[in-house]
Amino acid sequence: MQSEERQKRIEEYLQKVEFASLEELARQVDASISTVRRDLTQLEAVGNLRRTHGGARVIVPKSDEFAFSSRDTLQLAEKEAIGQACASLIQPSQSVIIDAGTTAFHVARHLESLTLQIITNSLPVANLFASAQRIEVVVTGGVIYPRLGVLVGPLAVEAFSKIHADVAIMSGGGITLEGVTNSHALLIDIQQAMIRAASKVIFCFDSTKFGRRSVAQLCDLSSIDTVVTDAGAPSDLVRGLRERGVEVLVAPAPFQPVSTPAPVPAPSPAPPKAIKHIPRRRPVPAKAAVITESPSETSDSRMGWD
Amino acid sequence: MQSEERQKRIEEYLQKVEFASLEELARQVDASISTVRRDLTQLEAVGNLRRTHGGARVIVPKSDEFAFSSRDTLQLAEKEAIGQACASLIQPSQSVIIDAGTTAFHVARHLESLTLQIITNSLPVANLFASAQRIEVVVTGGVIYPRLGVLVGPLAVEAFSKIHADVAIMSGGGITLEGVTNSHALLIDIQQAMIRAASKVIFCFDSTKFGRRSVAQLCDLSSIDTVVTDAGAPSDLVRGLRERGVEVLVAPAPFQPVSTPAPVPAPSPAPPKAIKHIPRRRPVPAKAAVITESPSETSDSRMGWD
DNA sequence: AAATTCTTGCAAAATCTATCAAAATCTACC
DNA sequence: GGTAGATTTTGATAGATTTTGCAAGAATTT
Repeated sequence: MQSEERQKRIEEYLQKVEFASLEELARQVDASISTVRRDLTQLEAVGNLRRTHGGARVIVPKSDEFAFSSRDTLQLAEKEAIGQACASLIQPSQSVIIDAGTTAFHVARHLESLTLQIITNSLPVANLFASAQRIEVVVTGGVIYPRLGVLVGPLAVEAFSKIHADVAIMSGGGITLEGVTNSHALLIDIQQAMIRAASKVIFCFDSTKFGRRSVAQLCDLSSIDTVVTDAGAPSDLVRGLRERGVEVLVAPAPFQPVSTPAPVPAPSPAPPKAIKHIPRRRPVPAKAAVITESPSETSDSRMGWD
Repeated sequence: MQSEERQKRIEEYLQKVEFASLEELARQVDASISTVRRDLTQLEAVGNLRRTHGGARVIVPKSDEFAFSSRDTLQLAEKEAIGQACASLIQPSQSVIIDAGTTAFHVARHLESLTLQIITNSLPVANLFASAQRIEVVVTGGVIYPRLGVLVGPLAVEAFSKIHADVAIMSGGGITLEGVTNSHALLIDIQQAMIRAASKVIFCFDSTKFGRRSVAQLCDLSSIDTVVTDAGAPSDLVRGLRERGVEVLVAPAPFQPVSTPAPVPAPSPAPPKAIKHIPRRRPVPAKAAVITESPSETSDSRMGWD
């Protein structure tokens, strides 16, 4: 059987069963486990499925909830740390605007125990608080942007232009010393309305957003009061932000030292506590075979804030 | 089984039962307690559920379990039948307002396969369509009424006053020949706005609502084009409605005749389908009586439309 | 105080990555 | 048309890594 045919059959089979083990797939296409492994690596690079331990799964099971509230979230540990740190900035009884986007969602998860008024255009955030008695949730109107559950459009902008809040918890696609950028004009309008509506503006960025520039300018640094990020943020940019009057809160590193692109020479083999094996970040499987596509667009080219 | 598949099955199982013990989950996915523990920790970090002592529970009961969920399984079969019947009245490409409330929700579930524009103030309905590519969903703004996920307040009323739709699918607390009643002033305002916004008004009532009168008047019969109900509806009332120009569609009885002791010989021919629909221009519904009641906040005084 | 339940550490099992040699396929040249 | 050599694909294997189940001690609920 040709490799093309094999891969196609793998995809089709997965489409039917949603999950499959390597052994199952190998039997299905009558090839060895190794071969199936390689096929899966290629197919994943193209973006049609996702490998898991011991097998693979389709990327968009039609039954799944909002894309980001499930396991696809990138930088999960970092975002959790950011969420916790950012939540500590919020006082009880404040009114809080919460942006859509994964990072802001993780902040919201840490606010459940407080007594607050929440204003949001994110359906997942709204769901999160829907049954919390102590929190009043105002949902802006709007049209649902599929799969992300963001409410967009004039109704949303209008809603924010009519209210006022103590704090806005925002996220974005990238931050540089020139300001914040995000990827979609629809979002920009709404986010600018959020910023105008809030007395204090807090932006949450995981460290990969630093130095990145997305398509559309959202605001410049003067609009921002505080930035919350994780320990991986480049220190020169952090310093630059502080020099320009932006308060920067760096969340402590999560438990496992994941993805520390910084040098970390560690010449002395200092035994890290009593830990047996030191998990290291494995490199992105950039080694894919003959594929000539632009690499960066794998798996995550949706609206770009995660 | 792969860990991803296992986690997904845990989530699905939890969605069904709302709570589950570790042992129960371990049996369900055929893994050890330890493994389930680890899975739960991960799933909680992602945000889809919450651990408890000895087990886990869902955070956001998906779709129909918004609180009216686990409620009366009795009427469920009837509501399903009503949902199906009512959905058959909807044409592709129409714009449809969907009321909050269990009955309307069940109608919504039967609309997923159509290509429509949906306007709703119900969070459960919004969630239902959130990832449906073929359906555009407009969510009105508003404050979340806890446990039911209805968006209430001026934002919601305003949103409906600015739009127009082909059909409104409504539910209410009770229907008599004097009109429709519902239990809460906040709802009344919004529902009246819905009725004004729609060209055709369809009310869905399970048969227990017939002859019942709730606290507040919502509208009179002249505002209604069609009523959809189940086979248990009292025939005199059904006849009365028809005499007053309301089209009545009776959904066939569900498979197993629950709680319908009467064999219902049905000697009266009255083929409901054959009735000619006479849409009339209706006056703007008179302002409803202002309810000054303080609806006892007991756990059971939920908004009353089921 | 008793009984669960949770956390932590650890070793066994399963799986992944990287590598290599054999098989299959392609290319160039006669 | 056919064949030797180069290239790609395949299957297998070894070592690294992750996952899993278990058990002891800590923390909790009753």
